Amino acid sequence: MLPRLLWAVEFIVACGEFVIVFLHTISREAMQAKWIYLPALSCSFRVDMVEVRVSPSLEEAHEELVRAFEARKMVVMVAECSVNYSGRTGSQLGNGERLIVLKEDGCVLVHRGRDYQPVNWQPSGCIFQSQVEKGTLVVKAIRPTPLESLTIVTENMHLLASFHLKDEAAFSLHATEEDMQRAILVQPDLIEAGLKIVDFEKKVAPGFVDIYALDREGNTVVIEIKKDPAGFPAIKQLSEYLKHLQPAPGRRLRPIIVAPSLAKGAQPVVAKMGIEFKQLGLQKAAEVLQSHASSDQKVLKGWLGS
Amino acid sequence: MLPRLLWAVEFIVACGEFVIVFLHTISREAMQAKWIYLPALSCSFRVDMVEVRVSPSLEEAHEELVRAFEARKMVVMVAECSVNYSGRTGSQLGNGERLIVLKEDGCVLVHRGRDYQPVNWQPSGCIFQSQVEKGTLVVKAIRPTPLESLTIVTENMHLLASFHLKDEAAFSLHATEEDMQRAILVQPDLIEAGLKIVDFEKKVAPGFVDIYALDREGNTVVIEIKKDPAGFPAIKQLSEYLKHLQPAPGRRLRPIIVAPSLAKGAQPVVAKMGIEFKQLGLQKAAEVLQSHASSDQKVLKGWLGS
DNA sequence: CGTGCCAGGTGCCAT
DNA sequence: ATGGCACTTGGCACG
Repeated sequence: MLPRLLWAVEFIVACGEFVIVFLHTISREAMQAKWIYLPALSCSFRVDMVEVRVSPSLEEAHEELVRAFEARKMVVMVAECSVNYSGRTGSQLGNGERLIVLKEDGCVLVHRGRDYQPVNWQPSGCIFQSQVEKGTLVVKAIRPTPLESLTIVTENMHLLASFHLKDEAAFSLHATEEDMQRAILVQPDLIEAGLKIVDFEKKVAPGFVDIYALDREGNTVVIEIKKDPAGFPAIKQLSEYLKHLQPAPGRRLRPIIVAPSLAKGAQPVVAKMGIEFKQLGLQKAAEVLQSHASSDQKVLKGWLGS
Repeated sequence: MLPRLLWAVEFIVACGEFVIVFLHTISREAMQAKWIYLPALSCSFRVDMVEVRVSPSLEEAHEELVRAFEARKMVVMVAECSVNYSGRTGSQLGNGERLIVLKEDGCVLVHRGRDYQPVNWQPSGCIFQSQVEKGTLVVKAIRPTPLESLTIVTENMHLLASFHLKDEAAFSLHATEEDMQRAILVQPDLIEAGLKIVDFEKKVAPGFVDIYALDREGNTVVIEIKKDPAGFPAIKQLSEYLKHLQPAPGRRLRPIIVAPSLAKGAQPVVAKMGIEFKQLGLQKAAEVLQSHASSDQKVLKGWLGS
């Protein structure tokens, strides 16, 4: 067993099927360091999954960072640092402890103790650099277009972990505005019986009409879909489209807003402008898509082909 | 020294001024566990900063999570998990390895190996729960309003770190749209000589006019500021305001868009609608504010007081 | 590449 | 709480 108080753990690293512990002697007279190799205990534990260093020196951290960048591993750091951003605008953040994440696709997150949003970040596609400079570790993330750079100057590293996340799973988000559109496409009578879809995402001067259709009497139906309660922006958007559309001769133009509800003051305006409102929520749209699970593929393929 | 191959490190914990290493014997016949207490090496290293567990059992992870929640510590996990979200909409994410962050203010981030954005998250103000259930660790983050819940089911925990981030530093972001507004307020001749500011963030029916002023001939100037190239949305916004404003008798209404540039098709529309365009970028605005560093305080105070 | 639009947008501040 | 709006918005689709 370890002679108590004589050795201190410098850091612990998982490597292959071994756990490596790096120890320092405490005695100042005979300072020496040792690596100890220990076999991993559990078979269910992928011991090479996470490489962890507790309170590494900045030189060690730098070396590990370079290795991680080359191996395209994700890096998580808990460090005392200051952060500087320069690009589309610029920002400065004084010294303090933060959680820093560098991902394999070249994005960066700098998180403080609070808030959902990172205080500083860089989107995917950055080039990472690490260097030790005047007793600090300087990590840079440079994004080529638009040119912007994030500089993290670390004085003190508390934790450095690097690893590769194995993650092939699919992510599915239920019920988006696009789902509402698809629900109407596969089942137009959600709006009214006899509706014939003519087009969707139809380009008109100011933008794109969500759905463009004909009712059973040949009137042109223009549908604007909102997943949230529809307010003035939706009304304005729809009315802009109307200016650039006209019905068949002798027919009417029927603007319809499809949304779970109308925003507070919107009802009178909608009425005044001759816009119809059809209630449809995400839930219902999801159910419709579910029930058409097999057939909607065909329908959408048909639309895409046309 | 440690007899090689006889002991394996289960996890390492920083606690007070000691580093605690938990060891298992490898020999199956005489399986036993030991805690070893080692004094921390470096004085500059706040050894109680980060508590780390490499590959803890789910029960241990649960206990540590509960402690961290109670102590309002930040938690970082690398774990194999599946994630379920239900609330404003819903989502499902199958099994895979992810980085999970729980912050002291009750927000959650679930990050995959790529992408700037978290695949799942929860904003601040959530209540955290942890329980071990049928061989899995279930962590829930529930947000009361709007009611939504995030459920993380972990099968395998690779790393669990908990800590409190000491971070009092100020964050300053340079050159925002607000800075452009302030630059014009302290130096109205950025727009044109003789301009007199009357009001800003003036409420009109559809929203707020950025800056409301009079030119030297008494015409009413209505300014809409954009920090990015101004497109049709900016034009629409400004033209909406115009409908609800009128100049002094015998004077004109002069709508002006202030932006670094005009979006491609916007120029003819701006011309046709009688909107003026004045080029101003974030850079220039920042310089102006810099040069007025001392005096702008007074000016802004004046505005705030009025 | 720019332009337009959606997002479980988030965040800030107003009524 | 709801509304209006900026944000280093990010992200996707499309000319």
